[in-house]
Amino acid sequence: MDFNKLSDILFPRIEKTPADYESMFPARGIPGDAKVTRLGPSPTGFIHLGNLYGAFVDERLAHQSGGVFYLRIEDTDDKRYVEGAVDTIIDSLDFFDIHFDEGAGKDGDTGDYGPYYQSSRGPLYQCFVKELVRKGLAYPCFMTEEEIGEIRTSQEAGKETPGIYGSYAQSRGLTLEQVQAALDAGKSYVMRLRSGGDPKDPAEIKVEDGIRGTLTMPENFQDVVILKANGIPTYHFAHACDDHFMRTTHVVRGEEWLSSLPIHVELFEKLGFDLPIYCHTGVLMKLDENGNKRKLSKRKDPELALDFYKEKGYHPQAVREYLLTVLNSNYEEWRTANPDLPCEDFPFTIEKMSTSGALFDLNKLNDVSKDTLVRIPADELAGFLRSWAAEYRPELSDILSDDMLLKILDLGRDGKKPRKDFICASQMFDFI
RNA sequence: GGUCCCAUGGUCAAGUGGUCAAGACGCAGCCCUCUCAAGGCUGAAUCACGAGUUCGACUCUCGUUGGGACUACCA
Repeated sequence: MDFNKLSDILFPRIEKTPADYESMFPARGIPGDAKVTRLGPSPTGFIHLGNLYGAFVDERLAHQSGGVFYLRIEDTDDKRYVEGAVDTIIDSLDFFDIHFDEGAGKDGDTGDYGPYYQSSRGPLYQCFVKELVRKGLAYPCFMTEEEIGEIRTSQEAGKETPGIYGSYAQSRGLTLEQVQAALDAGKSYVMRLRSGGDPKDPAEIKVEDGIRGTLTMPENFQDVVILKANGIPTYHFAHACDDHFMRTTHVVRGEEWLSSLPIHVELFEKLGFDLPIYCHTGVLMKLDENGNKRKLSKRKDPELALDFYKEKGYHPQAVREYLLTVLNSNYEEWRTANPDLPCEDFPFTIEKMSTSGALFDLNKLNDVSKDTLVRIPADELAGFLRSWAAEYRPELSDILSDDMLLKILDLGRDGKKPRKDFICASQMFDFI
């Protein structure tokens, strides 16, 4: 098989070489210990507490080290796009005082490592798929959905690992002529990785996780899809290319990604990229009706939506403080010792992060909130209340004068033992 | 089913072979107080289970159980 020829047949329009991209996106000119992190939401417009949790880690890691925190929109699934989602994401995080240094923005991209929408990075992805094909590490797969489905059912019946690998990867051995014929016939196809893993006896791989330490897993042996039939890359492939060329140093993501880590390891290796440092966080949990922990779900748990806190009128700073107590167990101790320092001064470390899913605790949030609000000057708080009321209780905002608001807020706040009545704006106004 | 992750009170957790097993939230009681919110004091409550290693295991190893994630041309 002439892989060079195959790659030209498949990607005739790709002119750039990997080396071109390497020089287009050189290493960032930042100090050696500075961290580059990113938030990579899919543009569904739904941003939840888990996103904020992760974003907070990213933001702290980058800004604490003098690095860069950027926003990349992972819109490789065209079915999911929701209009205006990017603005929502930026605004929501902005409300909680999390700001991006570069990446997708409300008025277009900023930064030298773009474009920051995966949907605009097609040529780059294709260049690297082409390169893999040239090296015999990727191939077009013409199997139909039905064929794959049949293989799966037979695999399940035979208690084998489902998937396309080894001898099940029927398109692996296609000749150039067969590929050409299938192409001429207008058959739809995906691009698959030709995995080097051994399905019968997968080798053990070890990855150092920033939070969890050494992870041991079996190597990948699946010929995973890297380019879908529509030419758009899968998350796995886009992740490898993007985080390499955007020079991400730390990839913070939820533990649900743990099981696809072997795929990423093989992809980075085959592409010749250095692996970033992965930081797999625990997932926020909740106690269900039966007393079991379960992942917060956006349908059943209103407190998962960021808007929940906004509507309730929790001060963003309170939510930040709460998240920090969940994020780093030694934060509360630090806060007690340094009641007046901004929380940015806290030396956040990934090593101190919990590996198991933390349970969301509204009681704790309320308590943290009381303490936080007491530290915020009355006039600032009045401004917060006013803008909150304007949005959620317009009928009230006329009744209260600034003067009155200030007086109410100032009640008993002085002295060594300030009053701590207030938790959130809605509660305050209910009271009034 | 397979693979991987996780396991200290109701919750968040400290702890890395020898501790009376921190601390915080919540809960109960008492004190302070005109009332409430705070604050102070006190209390109930935890190492999932079973083997092993060891003079000694919450800590190390192996099993078991339980919970979770993944197992897509979704991220």
